[in-house]
Amino acid sequence: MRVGAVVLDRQSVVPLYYQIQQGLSEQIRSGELKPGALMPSEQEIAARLGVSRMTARQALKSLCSRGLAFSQRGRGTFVSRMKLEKNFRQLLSFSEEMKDRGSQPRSRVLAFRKIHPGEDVVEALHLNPAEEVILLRRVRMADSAPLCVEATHLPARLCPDLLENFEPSGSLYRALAEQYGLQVHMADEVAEASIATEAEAKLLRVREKSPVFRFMRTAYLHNGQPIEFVKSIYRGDRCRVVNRLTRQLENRQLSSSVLVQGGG
Amino acid sequence: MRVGAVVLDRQSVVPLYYQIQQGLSEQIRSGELKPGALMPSEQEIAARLGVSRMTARQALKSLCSRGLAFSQRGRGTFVSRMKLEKNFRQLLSFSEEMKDRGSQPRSRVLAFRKIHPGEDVVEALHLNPAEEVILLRRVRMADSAPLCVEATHLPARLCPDLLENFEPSGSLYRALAEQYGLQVHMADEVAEASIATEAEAKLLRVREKSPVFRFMRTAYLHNGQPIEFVKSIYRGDRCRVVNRLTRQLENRQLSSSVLVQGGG
DNA sequence: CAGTGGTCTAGACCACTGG
DNA sequence: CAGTGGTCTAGACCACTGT
Repeated sequence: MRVGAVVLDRQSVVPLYYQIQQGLSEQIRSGELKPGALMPSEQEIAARLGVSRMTARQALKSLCSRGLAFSQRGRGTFVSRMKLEKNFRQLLSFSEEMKDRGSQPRSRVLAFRKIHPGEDVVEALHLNPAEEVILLRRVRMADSAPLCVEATHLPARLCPDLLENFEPSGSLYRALAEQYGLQVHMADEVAEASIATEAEAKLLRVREKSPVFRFMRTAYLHNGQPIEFVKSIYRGDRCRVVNRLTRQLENRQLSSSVLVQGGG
Repeated sequence: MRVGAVVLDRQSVVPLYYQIQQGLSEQIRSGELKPGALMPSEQEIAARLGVSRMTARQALKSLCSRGLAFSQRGRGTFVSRMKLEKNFRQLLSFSEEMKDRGSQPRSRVLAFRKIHPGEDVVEALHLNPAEEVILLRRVRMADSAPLCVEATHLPARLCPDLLENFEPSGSLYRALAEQYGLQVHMADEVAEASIATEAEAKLLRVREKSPVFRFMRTAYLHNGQPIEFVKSIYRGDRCRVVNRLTRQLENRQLSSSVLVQGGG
């Protein structure tokens, strides 16, 4: 627990707590801080790095919220024993996800045009009745073999002239961010287990009735505005869905243990 | 934004920030604070409730981390426009999940005994070579129709005498907590899209080759110790997997925008 | 310009853990 | 008992937003 190894740059625009957190997470990644090990305490970090305890605390808390560590009152903060990997999913665009996997993403565009959306799209994107959307339908490939068929719907109002400005084989999320300042923040996703129709099987180059995932994903901006609705069909033999679930007792058992005592 | 409506009990063991957070989230739930509305600022909460700004801030931050609100520097904190529902998944036991859905959970026990585990179980639970596990295999039913077949593996070392102490149609998570003090904290889950084998189809009362989900789930205690490994097969026609994905730019684009400037 | 959230300080008291 | 994390205070400076 060589806190001293962390070097702070007080002139930097990077917050101190973030520099500390980066330093500690680097020591975890390098194995200098091993799983289960006691991390430096808040007071130790504060003293050795010359920051206030609240700043040290903020660094440790952000490590905890990222799953790299866990705290126990009266004992200390420990490095998590969890297999870390990049297992648990983030909201990534297809291109980003393929890069993370070390695969080469490619696309074949089936459609890219303005349409009048169906009811499911209107509801998911909170559209006005007559509002139009931009439809982008692509076969997505990883390492030259089809992985999924994806139909993306965007409110035309939020990205005017996208049809002219966007090269549909590229990264949509990057285009949205760079050309329209639209930052995707989170998404709700529904997955179903199903089997491929004849048409889908052809596009995915699998036998009819092969197992597939069907996804419906609604992505939101930071303020909750829906920005994208995607329906996609993934080959069951080429992908698995990995999730990390947490048990937030906040409003479940907590209400019957701690909270009841105070009448909160 | 009637902050005054929140009443604090300073004698309570419930932290002030938690009381404030509860009050605000109640106002959101009741519609008093509408989606998109500006929430009371940190300073306003601090002034009106007579707490420090850091405490007010902690309340607002926890609302943000729960997805009920979002903050914008220089503008304020706003109520999220996200459809809240209970959509996004927590780590729940089968019994808990059925209750949340308003269904009646039932189980048919197929096996409940000590076994020598296979390699996948040994690896998932970080077992020593000759260590034994308790296997609990059940058909899980919701409203009298089969929903899944579930095989749970627990390290026998961590819950001795479970075979005698546990009524295998009940809630395992509750038994682990109450009888052994083992609190499940999080889990990693892998889902595959597949089709039912003949034997599975029989147990699930579906046709052979019907679409199913195959799950493998490893649950962990707070300290990262694996406590449970579950393989389950869910009927594709009776369940969907709902997830909420977030985009944590922390180590992605942030490094090319903010962080680079300071040489962090 | 005034108001906002983001960061930071230097203290404080508490409940809890371990020896 | 000393050390830990959990909570809380009363200030501070900053960058950013709107007008």
